Amino acid sequence: MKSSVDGTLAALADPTRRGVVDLLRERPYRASEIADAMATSRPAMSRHLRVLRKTGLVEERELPEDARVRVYQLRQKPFTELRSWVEEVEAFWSDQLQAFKAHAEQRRPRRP
Amino acid sequence: MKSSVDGTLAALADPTRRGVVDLLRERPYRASEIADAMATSRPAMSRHLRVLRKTGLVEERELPEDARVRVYQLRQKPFTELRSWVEEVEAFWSDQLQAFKAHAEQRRPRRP
DNA sequence: ACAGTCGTGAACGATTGGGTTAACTATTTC
DNA sequence: GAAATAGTTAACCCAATCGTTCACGACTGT
Repeated sequence: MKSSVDGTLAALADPTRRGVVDLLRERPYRASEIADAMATSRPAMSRHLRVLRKTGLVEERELPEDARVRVYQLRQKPFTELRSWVEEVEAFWSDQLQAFKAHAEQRRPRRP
Repeated sequence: MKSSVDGTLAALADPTRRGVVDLLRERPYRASEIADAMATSRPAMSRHLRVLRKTGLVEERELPEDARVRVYQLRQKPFTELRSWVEEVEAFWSDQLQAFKAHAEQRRPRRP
C-alpha cells in the first residue's frame, strides 16, 4: 500500500532538488545552467536530475539545434497528486467531528 | 534562504512517518498504538515522533488520567504551508506565458 | 512496597545518500 | 580530423539515518 506521493516526497526532501524545482518554476533550464545556479558540480546535478526524472517531477528534452544540451522542465502531475494528499490531510481540521475526535482518546477508559 | 517547507518535506520523506500522518488523520493516537499500527518498535517510533514534533507536524499531550501515556495529534500549520508551496509551483502551468517560456530555451541563440 | 506498563535514551551495526574526481560518449566547431 | 563542449556514468569516501537491543525513569494498580 504505497502511495503515489511516496517518491515525490523523497525527491523533494533534498534541498538541492527542491531548489531545482523552485528554479524551474521560472522557465525551463538546461542541465549545466541548473548546476551553475545551484552551485553544485555537474555530476552531482546529473544524479539529482535523474532522481527528479524517475519520480516524474521533471521531464527532459533535447535542444533541436544542439543535440548535446538537455533542457529540463517541470511536470504537473506529481505536484497535483501531492496537493491532493495534503488536502486530504487538511480535511482533518475541517471535519465537523474533529473536536470530538480530539477528545476521544482522553475519554477512553483506562483499560479497554 | 531556507524555506519553511524544508523540514516538513524532510520529515515526510520517510514512509513510516508519512504512515503516521496518514494514521493520525483519523483521530489522535497514543505513542504505543502508533508503534503497533506501523509495526515498528517503540524506540524507533519514539524517534520518528520526535522528528515529527520538532518539525511541528504533530503535537503531543499528556493523558490527564494516566501521565504515562502521550497522545499525538496533527498540527495544521506545516500542511498549510506545504500546500502553499505546491500551489506556487503549480502556478507555473496556469501562467499565461507558460507556453512561451517553454520554448524560450529552444529559441535561444546558440552562443549567447 | 512491588510488579507491571509507557515511553524515552544510549550504544551498536547496517544501509542509504550525496559529493568528488576521473573517465567516457556524443556532438559540435574550426 | 582534432579540439572543445554537454552531459552522464563509475568508483570511491564520508556523513546522516534507520532499526535493534538493552537499560532507565516515570507512573500506575494492587
